[in-house]
Amino acid sequence: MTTKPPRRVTLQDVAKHAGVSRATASLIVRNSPKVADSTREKVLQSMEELGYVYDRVAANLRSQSSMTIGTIITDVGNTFFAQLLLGVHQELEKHGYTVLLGTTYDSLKDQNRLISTMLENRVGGLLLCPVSESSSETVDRIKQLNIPIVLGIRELSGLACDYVGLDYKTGAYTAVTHLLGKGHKRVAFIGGIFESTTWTERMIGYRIAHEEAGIEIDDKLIIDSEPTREGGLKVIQQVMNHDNPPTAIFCFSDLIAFGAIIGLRKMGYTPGEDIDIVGFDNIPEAEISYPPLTTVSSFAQVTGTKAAKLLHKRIKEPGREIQRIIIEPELVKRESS
Amino acid sequence: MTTKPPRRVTLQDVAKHAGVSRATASLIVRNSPKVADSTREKVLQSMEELGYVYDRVAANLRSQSSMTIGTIITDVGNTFFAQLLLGVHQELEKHGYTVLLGTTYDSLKDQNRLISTMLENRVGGLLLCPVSESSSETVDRIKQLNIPIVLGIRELSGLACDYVGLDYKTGAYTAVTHLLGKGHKRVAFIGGIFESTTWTERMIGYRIAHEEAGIEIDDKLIIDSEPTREGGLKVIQQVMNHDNPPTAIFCFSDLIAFGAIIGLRKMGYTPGEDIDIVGFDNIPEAEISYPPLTTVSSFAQVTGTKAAKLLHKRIKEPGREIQRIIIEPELVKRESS
DNA sequence: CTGAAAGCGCTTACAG
DNA sequence: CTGAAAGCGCTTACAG
Repeated sequence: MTTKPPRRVTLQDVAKHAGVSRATASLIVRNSPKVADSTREKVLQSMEELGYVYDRVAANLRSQSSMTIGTIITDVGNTFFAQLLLGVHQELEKHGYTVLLGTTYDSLKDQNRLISTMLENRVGGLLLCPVSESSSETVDRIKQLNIPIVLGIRELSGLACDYVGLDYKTGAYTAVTHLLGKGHKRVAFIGGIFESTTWTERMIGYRIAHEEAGIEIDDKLIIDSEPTREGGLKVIQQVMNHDNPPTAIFCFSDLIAFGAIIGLRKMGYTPGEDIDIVGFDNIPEAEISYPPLTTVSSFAQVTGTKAAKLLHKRIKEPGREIQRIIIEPELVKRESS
Repeated sequence: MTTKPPRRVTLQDVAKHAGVSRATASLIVRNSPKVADSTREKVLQSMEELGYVYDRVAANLRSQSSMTIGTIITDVGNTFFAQLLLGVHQELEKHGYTVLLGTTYDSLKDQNRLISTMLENRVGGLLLCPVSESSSETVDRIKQLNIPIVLGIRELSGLACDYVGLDYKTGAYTAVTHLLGKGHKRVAFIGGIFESTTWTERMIGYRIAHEEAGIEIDDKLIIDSEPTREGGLKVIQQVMNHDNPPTAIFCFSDLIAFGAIIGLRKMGYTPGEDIDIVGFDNIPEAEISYPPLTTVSSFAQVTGTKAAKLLHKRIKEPGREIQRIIIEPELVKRESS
């Protein structure tokens, strides 16, 4: 049944075949310039003939290095994170890293498990989009082991750590100011999770916009939910059943906005005409939705790219100063408001 | 500057601290039942105290095994693949694998490079969605090294290899029959790349549907393109400028359909009223697009799950028969036709 | 359960 | 450039 698989071809085999020492062969796989071209040719030829495959794992073990990067995000099925991952991936590949992927679905337990797995796999660095309930202990563990880490999207308070994220406050401020500027007096803020900093920050922007416009906030127009389309669908119905319903909606994310749009239609409203809406993220779907969604762009892919660049720098230069990169959001006006 | 990082805590250290042999400690990290509970407790306690992190890489090197799986897809930014990856990822995690991610953007060169990287990283198995120009040699290389592989989405002709894909022919047949059944005589087939089997299969379904309905095909209504929204936008304009334009459009994918919808509006048509449209894939965006897209569901996530299951089986039982899993698509009727 | 030894495939350091 | 040796952190096999 099991014809024993042929033994793996080793660098030793290649060296013998090419008539050189193992040390020389090792120099060649590592692209060292200290080898005569003629020797190099001969050895490469032998590798070809024998079907040699470099064993990066063994090499990393010996040299105590690693070219794999752990990337932990919330959900690949969420376009926002898919775009972010895209940015991370493209940037890291440029530098020859390969990425080990993990998804938490915002569960702390999963996050801890994933971090352990990544560490056990000797990642050379970690890119973490922390779950909402993360405490700084999560990351302390990693820092103690001296492995380079950068945080994305969500910052952990009181933690000296590289970070790439968005200016959520300004994003929310811009969105809400846009709605107030259209004459709305009752602007709801729906979706997202109260406890998370990404929600709190938006809330601050929402508040400042109201203060500047001299409009009172009705706390009943602020309802949180799971950060999904289903969450948006549920919460829009709650808020519209208010005695004195809002005339415009600021949504925590585009996903929430899509749920809200579906909900509004169900209730007989025409989103974008009866009720103005603005989303957050500007995921690709926002452009083709009906009505096309006015939203705050959070540049997911760029965020990913910058986070990857930062991690690369941190790996190359562990002693460098902690850096925080805050991306400025932009309002993209379309037809929903 | 560089305070030398503290030496990694090894199993040896743990054993010494707990007063047991290294062999015993090794049994414990591997969850062997052959250890007395009291000993286990003592050792786990020591690990905790010392901050021990299991080195899976070293373990795999010694035991010649691997718990990482390479997954190579075309594009994470494309929701179809993101959904597929989601399925793969969830299933593999269940069995304790971690996934190494690669994206080809349909470039053969990138695919070859990625495969090399995966092999060098000693993956325990490979899940490959081959680029359109793949030849069977690509995969032969992997099979020779005896590493388990399963193909997804696109099958390579003349290759004995596990495969999970869709019945594209039936999918196209169902879609086109739906349009012909609504009385259309001129149904275009736009987008996708001629050379790829995923296109050819759809073409067969398109043809059979026409034959059964007794309607002649006008070859000028068949135009290919890049499989992107931009591709769809370009090609819809070409086909609508025909002397005798189509009254309905069968699109290679939802992405193409979204491009087509935008293009039709630009030209003054009302998609779903003047011109009927059906897409392919049923990505999440299809539901919220305007008009909501009638499309053929290709169950991306399920495909991913099945492919992952198949790979797991292949790894556990290398001698088992080659298996092909063909998923039956379903027409999802919405408002675009 | 222990203890000592060998080995996975590589890199490193060193004398020539 | 070569050659012989040691070591990365683990598992394996074996005698006790």
